[in-house]
Amino acid sequence: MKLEQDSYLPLRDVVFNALRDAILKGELHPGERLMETHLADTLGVSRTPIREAIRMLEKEGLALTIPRRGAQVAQMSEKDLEDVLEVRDALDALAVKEACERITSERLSALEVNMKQFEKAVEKGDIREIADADEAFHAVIYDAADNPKLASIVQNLREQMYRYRYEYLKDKAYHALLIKEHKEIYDGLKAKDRENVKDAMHRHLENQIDAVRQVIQEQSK
Amino acid sequence: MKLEQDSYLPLRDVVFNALRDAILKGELHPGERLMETHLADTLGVSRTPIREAIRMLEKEGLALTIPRRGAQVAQMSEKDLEDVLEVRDALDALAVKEACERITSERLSALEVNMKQFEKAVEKGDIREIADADEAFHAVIYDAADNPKLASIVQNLREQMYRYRYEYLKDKAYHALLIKEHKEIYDGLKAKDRENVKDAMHRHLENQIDAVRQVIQEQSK
DNA sequence: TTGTACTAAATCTGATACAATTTTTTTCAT
DNA sequence: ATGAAAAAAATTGTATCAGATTTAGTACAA
Repeated sequence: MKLEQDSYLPLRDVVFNALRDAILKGELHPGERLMETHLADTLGVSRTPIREAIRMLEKEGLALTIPRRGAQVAQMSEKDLEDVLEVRDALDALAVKEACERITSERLSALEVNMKQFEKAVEKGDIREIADADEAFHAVIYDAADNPKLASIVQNLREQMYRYRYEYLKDKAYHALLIKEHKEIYDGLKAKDRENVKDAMHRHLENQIDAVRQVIQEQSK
Repeated sequence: MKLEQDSYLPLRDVVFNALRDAILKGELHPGERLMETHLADTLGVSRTPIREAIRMLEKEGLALTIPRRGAQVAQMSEKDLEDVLEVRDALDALAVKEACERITSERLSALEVNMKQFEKAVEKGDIREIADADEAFHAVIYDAADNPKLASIVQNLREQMYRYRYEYLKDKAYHALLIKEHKEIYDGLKAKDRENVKDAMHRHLENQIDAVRQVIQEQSK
């Protein structure tokens, strides 16, 4: 017997997911207007769920509404990026510290599997797959930290740069480095060497900064 | 000539602020239902702004909605509290580090003023005023860190415990300790002694944990 | 008493129509 | 061209309606 779990999702959530994906994939560009009636027509729903979805995007930092002028896809300045990365750096350090203490052998195996999948995705050159594998790899670490609040905050911070990260993942020059860094993080976690993992994670993040910064500078031209 | 700034606020924001305040002050209790029609009648607005406000509360972690069953004020377990505090501890450390590097003499003066106001509020014994003064004191530090993203995340984390903190601020036994801790933080920032401030801030947070934990255990009985 | 089936009420969800207000665009006269 | 007036578009908010689901209540049988 199988119960039909969660076959239902409120339209506001469907709309929210659709818009978030569109923003993160870059289909909706920063600054682009999010007009209620237009979105309602496009997505084939009424304005009610659209408006609720926009409020949620707002709180996630993916949209910005100016009263009486409507919502638009959030811009991200270089300063914003640096701010986000600074916070992520601190939270990654925390996550890694906790993960070192708590990670199980099962999770370590999962991490290894994800690491391999990342390498395979890189070989194939499928950007989408690379991005997903990277997400999965890091998700295991956040889960291992056993702090859902931390995980959700970091997830949100990651999402904020997702748009730009996607661009730089296209550049194959970084791929080998990423594989090497994941290996270092994995080895460190396996050895439960807190300081080493923290440093590896920090370098992993640092290396993204310049790359993403370039993307932003390109786009603002 | 004075410009009439922000004389207009969308009703959804008015409702959001009203509900958030009610939750943070404890007027709406954890688990209490947030019924659209009832709130609409009570606040004298239609359901549309209510629903948008509920979506915002949801994303702030102050409300929880179960599809087809409506929203309720978010509960907070002891584990949730510990998770939040763990994250705050890490972000406070970051904020303090940045603040040490960047704080100006003007901000230091502001901090001193806020510290004195806190002491005055304690003398008066006005809980509301004590809470506000505490907020203001810490806000100066987050502002000094010059990272709005960090500030907004920490602000949100603070809000999540606001309800419980309010209860423990009522206990005068802690007042002297709080004043002492604020002094230590202030002195450390003035001396730009990063490690000392970090430790002081950490102790400041640690001391809240047990107190707030007690409140939660009381409430869950 | 206990458990099940049915019914009714309450509520959420979503759509639609409408009005008021503000912003944006267009038009037109200078 | 410039600027003011008019028109159009869009946001915001209200009100109302219908459908679906949960919850509560009731009746009934074991």
